[in-house]
Amino acid sequence: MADSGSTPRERYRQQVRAEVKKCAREQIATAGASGLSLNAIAKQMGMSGPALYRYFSGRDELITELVRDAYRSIADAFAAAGEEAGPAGLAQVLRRWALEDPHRYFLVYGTPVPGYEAPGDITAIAGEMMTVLLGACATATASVGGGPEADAFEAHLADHRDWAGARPDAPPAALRLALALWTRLHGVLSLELAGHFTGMGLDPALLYAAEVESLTGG
Amino acid sequence: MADSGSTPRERYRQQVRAEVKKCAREQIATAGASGLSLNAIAKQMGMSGPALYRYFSGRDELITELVRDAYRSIADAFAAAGEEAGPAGLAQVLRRWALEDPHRYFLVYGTPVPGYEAPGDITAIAGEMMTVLLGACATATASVGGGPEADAFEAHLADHRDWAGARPDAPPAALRLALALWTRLHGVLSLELAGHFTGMGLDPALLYAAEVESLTGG
DNA sequence: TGTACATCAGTGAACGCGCGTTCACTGATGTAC
DNA sequence: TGTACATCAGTGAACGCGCGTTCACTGATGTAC
Repeated sequence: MADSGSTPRERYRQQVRAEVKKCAREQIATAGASGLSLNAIAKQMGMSGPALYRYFSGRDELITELVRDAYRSIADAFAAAGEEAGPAGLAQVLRRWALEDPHRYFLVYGTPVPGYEAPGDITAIAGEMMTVLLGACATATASVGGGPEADAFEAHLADHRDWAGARPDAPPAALRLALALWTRLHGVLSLELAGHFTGMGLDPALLYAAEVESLTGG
Repeated sequence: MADSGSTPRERYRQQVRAEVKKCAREQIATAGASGLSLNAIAKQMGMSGPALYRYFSGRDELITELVRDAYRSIADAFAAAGEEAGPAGLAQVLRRWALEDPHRYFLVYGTPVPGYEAPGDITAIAGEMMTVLLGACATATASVGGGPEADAFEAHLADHRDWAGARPDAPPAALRLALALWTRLHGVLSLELAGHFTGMGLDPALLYAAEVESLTGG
């Protein structure tokens, strides 16, 4: 837990920063990320608007920080579960993380802001997550299915495995499995969280489980 | 093409409405849907702000109309292709539609606006699309794969097929196939359009094709 | 322990801006006789 | 064909609002001797 900078002032500073972010998350849950307002946050905290500039250089830095936290939390959840959790285990970690705070999910995987480019350290965090997933898939043997074309696709993956990060040795089947998990799970999750299953009467948990099943071979 | 209301005035009215929407789409492409401003649209059209209130009751109606148009365009694309196109054909229709205008895609499938509930006629359009997809799947025989659990899931689907709309007779396997297509394709598409494959060096078209392949059995 | 100084949190006023929306009005277009 | 009237597109001024951000300043907290 070692607070970086343990002077009382620094500790207080981190505490206020955390509270600002907490209010920001609440505000996003109410009005969406575009409705995030520094002044509104300040008012909710009982402070005056300009006070927040002691803690964030501006609105953009706050939003970037929220996005970074979101990536960080899912990457940490994956790391905590570990590769031993296996593909199916990580799939459940992902879903629990997404349902825990849907707005946080959309900070990461939602509609992109035109012109916004995530800082390098954020994409690096995304890479950490991928590495854990790949590790879990490397020890799994389930085939993803598909005909000879799928094999051709596996060859394409093998040719472009830069994204494999710390796992350049992963076999083509593992690359394919990790990628399929990632895209399929997000397919179900994003539709579920956006409410597109509402009124269909379907149980999203079952749909999700069926997707995991079909990839990890029960 | 029969313009509803063929008087010159009415024709002009529809023409201006269309131009307003065109400007709105451009603005969304530049600043995102949340940055849509009536005044900015008016300025771009060389008009004064309040003039737009002759054509739209306000900002909300304009946005709702854009969302409706987006749903309409994909439903029409599906209808034009027809059930004969088959699951693989409709998958290509979906991808072409999505790439044609990514912002339009996100109007339909992107981050939901907290508290916004789509009017009934819009969800009805979504239903039209599903009906065509189900029709295409009903005549396809490819199995989706998965073990006994998947069968249990098909039973669940059969028990909750209200969403099948005009196709309540579709066999469980068709329900499963349509749903899997819908979720998996959106998984790949949304990640692609949001730029999450950028820097991975992967060809999204191949990824998409591989998913279609695995579902329609080449 | 006490004093002098530096640091920093937070305030209140102010700036400039663009927003959605209303209102009373002008001027052009269409309609009825 | 011409005149009287109704319809409607578009304007400009105005309202109230909240935004992000800057600035000079007060007052409390911490530090150095």
